[in-house]
Amino acid sequence: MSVKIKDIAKQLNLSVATISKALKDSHEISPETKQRVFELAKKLNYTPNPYASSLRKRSSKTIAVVLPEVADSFFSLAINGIESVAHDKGYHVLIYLTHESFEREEAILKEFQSGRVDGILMSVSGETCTSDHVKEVIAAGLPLVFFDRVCEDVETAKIITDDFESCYNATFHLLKAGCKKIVYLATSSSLSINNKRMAGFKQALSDKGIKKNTNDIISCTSNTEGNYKIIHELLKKKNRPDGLIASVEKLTTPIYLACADLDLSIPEKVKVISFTNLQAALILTPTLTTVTQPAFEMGKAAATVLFRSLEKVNYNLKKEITIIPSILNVRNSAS
Amino acid sequence: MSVKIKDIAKQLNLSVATISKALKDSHEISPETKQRVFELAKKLNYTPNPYASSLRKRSSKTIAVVLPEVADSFFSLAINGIESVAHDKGYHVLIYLTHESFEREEAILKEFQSGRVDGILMSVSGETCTSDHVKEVIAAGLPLVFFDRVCEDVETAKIITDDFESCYNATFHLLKAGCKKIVYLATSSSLSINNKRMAGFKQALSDKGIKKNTNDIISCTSNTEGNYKIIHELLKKKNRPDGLIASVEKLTTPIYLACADLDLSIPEKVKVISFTNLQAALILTPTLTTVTQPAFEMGKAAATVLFRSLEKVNYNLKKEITIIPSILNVRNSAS
DNA sequence: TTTATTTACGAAACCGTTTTCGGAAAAATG
DNA sequence: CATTTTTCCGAAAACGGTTTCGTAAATAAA
Repeated sequence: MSVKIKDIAKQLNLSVATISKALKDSHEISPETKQRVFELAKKLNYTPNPYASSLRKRSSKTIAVVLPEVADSFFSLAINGIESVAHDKGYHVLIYLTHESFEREEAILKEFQSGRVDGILMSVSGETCTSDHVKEVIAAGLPLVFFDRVCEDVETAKIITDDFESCYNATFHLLKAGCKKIVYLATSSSLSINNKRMAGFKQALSDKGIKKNTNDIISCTSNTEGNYKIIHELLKKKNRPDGLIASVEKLTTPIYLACADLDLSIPEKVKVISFTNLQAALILTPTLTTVTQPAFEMGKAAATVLFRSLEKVNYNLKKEITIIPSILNVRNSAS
Repeated sequence: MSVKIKDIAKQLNLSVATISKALKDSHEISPETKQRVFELAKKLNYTPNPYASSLRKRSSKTIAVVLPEVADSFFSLAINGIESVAHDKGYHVLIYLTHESFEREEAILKEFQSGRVDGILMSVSGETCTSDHVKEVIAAGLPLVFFDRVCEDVETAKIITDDFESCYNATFHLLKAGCKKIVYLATSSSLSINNKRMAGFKQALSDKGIKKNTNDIISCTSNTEGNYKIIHELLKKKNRPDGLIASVEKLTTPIYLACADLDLSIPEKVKVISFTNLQAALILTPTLTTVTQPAFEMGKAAATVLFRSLEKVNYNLKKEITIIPSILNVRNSAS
């Protein structure tokens, strides 16, 4: 089938050992034979078998990125960032989707004990409450770096954004704009990002001397229609909120739809800020005030940190937290 | 480090051959020893080394998906579809981005000759004009199925949507809505999808008895700001078009922006239809008439066809074209 | 009882590289 | 010239599974 080292060796009357060394420019091989080997290898279109070399070298030159889903502009951009540095480093990237299922996440991580990958980039699922599965894979010797959605009790590198501050700022912005009753639309309560954003939200309220209301935080699901109903119900009430913070991208559409259906103009009746990276924020009516996360940069940073640990021996990956700030893009939906 | 077959063999006083067979439930092994092997394997948390078995079996249980980019809702959804069936089949998926570069695409495909993957799913880059690189990889014995962006002269399975018809319909819809001068905003002229959409556009015009105008097709780039300028220029002219067809998602934002900046109301002054899967189409003002491609389904179908060829021996992948129709969602931007 | 067949397992080759170790020849050193 | 050091290469042992083939014991058939 494909050409192997042995084939080259035979044609040049050399040993496989010599070919192998020559191909990696070893000093043990004379320039002349290297030249001959290079030429024949090129001529025969030789490509080394990655599995043979992975087996022998006990390293696969591939990393895994495990994500909750990819139908979200954040993760799409993050993948771009990851792939760009992986490609530069000559690594391959395997992608795994948990579909927000903890069970699936567990199974995926368990598989990594086999040595299929040299390192892991991960954003946890919305169902993930415990972290034994990731501690286990780290204990097995695999470097793992979290990005965006992290397990806070796992001691490893994390690339996050300033969730607390950005949501604090968003809330503060709404308050300054005159909102009296703001509702934070939450995602999975087990998610670190959600809780930090929620905390920033609460802090901003209390800093402004606004007393907590049990109704000012509402949990949304992963079901688009369900979310629409929840938001519609919320805005239909007599004491409806005059400000909304969508903690995740997919809540934007139901919010705008519900406001249109209820004839509540944005921002006059309801002011809106969304955590989203959608370019379309610019062309919504009104233009959407967003908190945009540095998705590409976070992916890039996560991969960079991971490769640092893969390249250096004994590089410690513990407790290295990188924070890349999000940006509050003030537009018309919250003025 | 990790536990190997040899470890299990030693503990049970059996040979590695026996363990290997037992683990795959071979009939050569008695039920009792199978039981013992299963139990110990589970207890020791044994996970087979994928590289060892790939090397020996000459199959990797992994496929490659090579894409131009992933910052597009179409490809995000397609990845979801692909991953879902790959996961069901127990396959791993490697992702490669060409960033619309032909050179990169060539290098990526060349690498596959090494046997790293068992099959390939691919959507070609915007720069791809020749197809020798894909013919080569197919000749090397790797099944490859195209989805969405195909090389028409390569004889293999293709999953596409009805680009001609959907653009014909879109154009027809604009004409029925009263457009007199429609401009088709094109992408890479080397792309099959672009040319088919363009052909559908032209056909609709000629079917309606409208004579061709050299100015009714305008090429856009991959640069967002550049596209804005092009569209802005176009709409600033005295004889500006009264209908626009955006052949790719990323043109939507610049169109809406340019219309807003020039104070051209949609759909009164300009009617717009975009090829896009963005959910936000529902909340634009006016709501955007779209041609949505069955992205998830196409990814799923592509993967399914590929696995059919991977599982069966001598399965022929030639000239198998699957067409999954797109949907024209009529909304307010083109009424 | 003898012969044929099945059952259950092990020895060893193999997949294609990498890497260690050893050694002959050449070059450098004393 | 004798000795040491380089230079350049090959044999062979890994890496961790899979698979072929052989065989002793158990069972079935004659």
